[in-house]
Amino acid sequence: MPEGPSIIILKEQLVPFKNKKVLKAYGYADIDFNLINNQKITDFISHGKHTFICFKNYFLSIHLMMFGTYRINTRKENNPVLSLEFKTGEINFYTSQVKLFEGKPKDFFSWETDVMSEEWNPKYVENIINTTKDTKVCDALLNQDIFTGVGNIIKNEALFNSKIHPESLTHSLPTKKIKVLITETEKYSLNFLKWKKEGLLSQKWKVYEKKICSRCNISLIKAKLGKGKRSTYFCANCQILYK
DNA sequence: GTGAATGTTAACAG
DNA sequence: CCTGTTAACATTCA
Repeated sequence: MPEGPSIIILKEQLVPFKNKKVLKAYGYADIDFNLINNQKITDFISHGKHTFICFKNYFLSIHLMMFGTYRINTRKENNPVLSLEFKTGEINFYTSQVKLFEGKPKDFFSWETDVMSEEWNPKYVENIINTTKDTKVCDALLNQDIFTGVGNIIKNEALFNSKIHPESLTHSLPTKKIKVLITETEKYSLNFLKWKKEGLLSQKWKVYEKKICSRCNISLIKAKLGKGKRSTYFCANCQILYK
């Protein structure tokens, strides 16, 4: 269940554990739990689809991948990949990718490409897109080095709202259209967060998992497009192909 | 039972 | 060596 905005919600739920000491850390993650035990959490930081749990000298990176889940102060039947027990409660992650880094997140990552970050820099992203070649827009959107945190739902909805065909080539898009794409991606990501919190996310979809175009009333196309062959929904009539 | 799903990367083939 | 494709990981639901 990940995509940048969902990870923001996760981070907000973790906040009560900030400055709390981990009494016991365990799970099937391939990390040295001794480095975490009895350490105080200094911060929780989101970076696209990653959540960083920070300690003084180390930080954990959690990625929910496609099927990851978590529970706060409750448990699931399955074995957790990472469980952190505190005096005041517990955090449990399941089927996620967990890594341990030495140092600070800032030493490894930057936030200019992260739509959900305060450091989000649309101009910077525009410059990156201008350097791409032989790249389909649907792939550019899922490229975490260009749009950190954007996933398949945001991709489909942002393309529909931008009226751009997913197989358009980035270097064929007029500058104006690139700006529209970036703005619409930002706008939809913020709405994703808002609607998910309100429980309205799936009702608000205009193309994702839809059959009919809400603008033209014709049938939408569903195809596995791009490098990752991800499900892509689009209207062949109102989403223009730039090639 | 089958296939697909908000994801990514290692391994493999050519 | 580079590039594109496939497999792998692991879960839940229709």
